[in-house]
Amino acid sequence: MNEMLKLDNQLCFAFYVCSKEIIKKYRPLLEPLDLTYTGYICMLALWEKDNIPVKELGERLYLDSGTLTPLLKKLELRGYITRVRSSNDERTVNILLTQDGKNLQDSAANVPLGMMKSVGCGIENGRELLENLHKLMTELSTENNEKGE
Amino acid sequence: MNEMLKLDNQLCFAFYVCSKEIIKKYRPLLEPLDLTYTGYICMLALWEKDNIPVKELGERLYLDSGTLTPLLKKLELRGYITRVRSSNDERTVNILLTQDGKNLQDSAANVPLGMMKSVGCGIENGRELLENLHKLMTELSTENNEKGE
DNA sequence: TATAATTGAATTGTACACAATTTAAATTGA
DNA sequence: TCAATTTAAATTGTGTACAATTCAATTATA
Repeated sequence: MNEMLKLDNQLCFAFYVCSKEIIKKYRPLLEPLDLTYTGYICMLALWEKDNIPVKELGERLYLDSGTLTPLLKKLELRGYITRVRSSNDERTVNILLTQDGKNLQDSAANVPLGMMKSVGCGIENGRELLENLHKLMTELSTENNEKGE
Repeated sequence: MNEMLKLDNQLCFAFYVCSKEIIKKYRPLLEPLDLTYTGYICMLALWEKDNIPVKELGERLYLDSGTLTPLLKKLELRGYITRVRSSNDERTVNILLTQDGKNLQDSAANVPLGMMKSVGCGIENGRELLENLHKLMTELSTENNEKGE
C-alpha cells in the first residue's frame, strides 16, 4: 500500500477535519448572538474595520461575492449591517455596521473565552501554531498567483 | 479593541482558511480522476479498507449519512463503488470498490506528489504538524462526547 | 413475545463555498 | 470621444456539510 495515499498521512485531511470540528464547537456559542460561523468571522472583520467594499471584506475573509452577497443580505436583514452602494463608484457596495451591529461586539466577547474552555485544552502551543498557520495561509494564496490573478 | 476578537488571533479562522485553500489546490489534480475532494478522501479510505458499512466510513471521514449518501450514490454512478445492502442486517449498506475503483488507485498515486510540488514548500515540518493535528482532531471529537453521544 | 428503545440510512431543510457567467459601471486607449 | 477592456457585485449551478427528522430493521426488556 502506497504510504502517500494513506488517509492518516494526508495533511489536507487533518486540516479539513480540524477546521470542521472547531467550527462545529462554535455553534452553541454563536446561537445566542443569532450568528452562523461565517456571519461571526464577517462581524469580526467589520468590528476591526467597517465602511469597506464587499471586495475588501472578501479579501480579508478569503471569500468571494458568491458567498458574501447572500450572507451580507442576511446580516442586513438581521439588522447588524447596512449595504450602501457607493456614490463615487456605483459598482462597489460598502458595508456599514449598524448600532446593533456595533453593540453586538460586547456580547461576542465571551465567545473566544467559551472556545478556549471547550477547545483550548487541546491546543499545545497556540501562539506558535497560529504563526505557522498564517505563514501557510499567505503562501497558499500567493504562490501560484504571483503574476496572474 | 479586544485582542481576543481580532480576526488574526483566531485559530479557527486560520484553520478554516488553510483547509479551504488546500482543498482548492486539489481541484486540478483530481479533475482527471473525475473526483471531487470529498470523493477523493472517500476513495482514500476505501482503498485502505472497503466492504464496510456507511457508518464506519463516516466515522473514518468524520462525515454523516446526510453527506455520504448522496456522495456515495454519485461514486456508484461513476462506477467506482457499489452500494450493497447487507443481508445480515438489512439496515446497513456496505460499500464495495469496483474493479475500476481499485484501478483508480494507480492513477491517484501522482496526486500527493502534485500537492507536494504545489504546497509542500509552504510546510515547514510536515511530520510534526501532522502529529499535532491528529492529536487535536481526536481531542476535538471526543472531549465533549465522552459519556454522551 | 409483544412492545419499547435503539440503530443505520435516507431524507429534508438550511447554510455555506466557489467556478462560471452576467450586468452595469468605470477606465483605457486608439 | 467612443468602442474595447476591466472591474465589482450579483446571479446561476453544482457540491458539500450537518442538524433534525423519518423509516425500517434490530435489539432489549417488561
